[in-house]
Amino acid sequence: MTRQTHNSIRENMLYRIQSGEWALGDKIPSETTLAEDYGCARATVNRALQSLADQGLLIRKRKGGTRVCKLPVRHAKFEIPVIREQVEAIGNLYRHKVLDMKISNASASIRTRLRIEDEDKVLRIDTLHLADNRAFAYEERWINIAAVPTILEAPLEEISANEWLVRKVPFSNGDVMFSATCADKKVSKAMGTKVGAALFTINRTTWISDVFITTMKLYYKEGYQLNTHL
Amino acid sequence: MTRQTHNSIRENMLYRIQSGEWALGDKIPSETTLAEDYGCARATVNRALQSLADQGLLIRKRKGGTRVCKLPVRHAKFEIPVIREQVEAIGNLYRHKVLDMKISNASASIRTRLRIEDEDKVLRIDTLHLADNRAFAYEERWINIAAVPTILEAPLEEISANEWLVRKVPFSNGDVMFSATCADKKVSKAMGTKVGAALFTINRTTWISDVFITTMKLYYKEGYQLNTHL
DNA sequence: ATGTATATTATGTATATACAATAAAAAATC
DNA sequence: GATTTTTTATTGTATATACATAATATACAT
Repeated sequence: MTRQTHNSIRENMLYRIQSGEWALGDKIPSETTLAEDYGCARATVNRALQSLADQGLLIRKRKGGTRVCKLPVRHAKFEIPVIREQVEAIGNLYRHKVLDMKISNASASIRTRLRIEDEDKVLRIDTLHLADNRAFAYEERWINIAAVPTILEAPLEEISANEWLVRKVPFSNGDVMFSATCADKKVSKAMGTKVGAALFTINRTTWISDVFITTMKLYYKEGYQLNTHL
Repeated sequence: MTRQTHNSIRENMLYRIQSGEWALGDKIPSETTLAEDYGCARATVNRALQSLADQGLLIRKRKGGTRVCKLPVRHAKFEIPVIREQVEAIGNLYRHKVLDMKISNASASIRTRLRIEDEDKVLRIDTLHLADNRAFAYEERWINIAAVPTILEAPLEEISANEWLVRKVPFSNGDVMFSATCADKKVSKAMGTKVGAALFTINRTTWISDVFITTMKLYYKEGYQLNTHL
C-alpha cells in the first residue's frame, strides 16, 4: 500500500461524508480504529480529523468521540479589500479625493458604540475613491485621534486614510457588516448617482485589543459585487 | 519554566507580530532556533507556525524560511444563513409562501453560466420568506432537475426549497456574491416596498463536484445586515 | 560566462510513545 | 432511588526521531 498522508486521508474522509457513508449526525470510528483501517499512525488520522473539525464538518469531544455535524454550517471566507488594489485589479487607474475633513467631538452615538471617552476627539474624513476618474466608492470614516495621533501629520491627500491605516495598524480586530442603503443627497452628488439609488455598503470597525481605532462606511455603486467562495 | 503548548507559543508569536517585533515582510528565525528559544520540540513550533500561516499571517517556504506577510490579507469569515434559522434567531415565527413554480428549459444565459445541456430542464421557484407574517426575504431559485430529480416529489409548500436542498445536498461547493439592487416591480410588490428600494442581495450557486445543483438570488429589505468578524 | 551537478538548509510530514484532559459510563455509597 | 466516586474510552497534545521535499548556494565542468 502506498504511504498514507494526512491530506489523502482527509480527502477520503471528505468523500465518505459527501457520499453519505458517514451521514449527518453519525458517530464515526475512533482515531485508533481509523488509524488501523488506513494503516497509519494515530497522529496522522488526528491531523486529518482536526482539519475537518476546523472546517466545521466534524464535532469532536473527548470520550464522546467524533460525529459529523448535524447541520453543517457553511463558512464563506473572503478577503477584505483594499480599495486601491481592487481598482487596480480591474486594470483601472486609482485616485482618491478628500472631500471633507475635520476634527470634532465624537457624537453621543459614536461614543457609546465605540466605548470612547467624552473628551476624546475624532477625525472625520469623507473620501471619494475613483477608478479611471469615475466614482468607484464613497467612504465616510471616523478615526480615534487618541489612538493614532500621527494620523494628523499623514499626507492624506496623497495616501488615503484607508491605506495609511492598513500600513500603520495592519494587525487588528474588528467587525464587518454588509447591507444595502439608498444614496442620500451628499453621497449621490459625489458619486453621480440618483438620490435613492441602491448602494452596497460595508461597515467596518477596527480595534486593537480594546482600543477603538477607526470605523468606516463604504458605499459602492449598484452593480458592485463582492465575491467569495464556500 | 512551565511547559510550552502550541497555543501559548502561537499567541506569543502573534504578539510579536502585532507589536512589530517581527515586522511586516521580516524573515523570522527557523523552526529549530525557535524551538530552542521556546524550549520545546520543533514539532510544537511547527504546529504554531502552520496555524499562523493558515490564518494568512505568515508565508513559509522550504529552504526559504518563514516571513511575516507583507500586506496581511484580512480574511473575514461568516456563516451562510439558513433563512428559517435566521428568522427564528430573532424570535420571530418563520413561514414561507411559494409564489410561483414552473418547469422550463434553462435560458441561454443560465445554461452557459451553469454549463448544463440544452435539453436539461430547470425548476424555477419564487418564494417569499416571512417573519411573523411580514416579508423578510424574496428568493428566486433555479434548480437543475437532472441533478436532483426527487425535488419534484418534495412537499415544497411545507419545507422551503432552501431547506430541502440543505438537507438533501448538505455538502457542496459554490460561490457567493453580495450586491445591492433596486427592487423591481415583482419583488417590491411581494415585499411591500417601493419600486426602486435598496435591497441587499445574495447570489449563490451550488455545485457538487462539477454538477450544477442550484442557483438563487435572495433579496433582503433595506436595513438587513449581514455581520461577520475579522 | 553559462550551464550542470552537488551539497546545504529549512520546512513538511509520518511514526511511536507518553501522558493529560474530559466526559461518559459504571460502580459504590448513602 | 439518588448521589457521589471511580473507572474507562476517547481526544488533545508534547516529544524524539526519521526521512522527504523544495529552494538555494556552491562547486565544477564546459
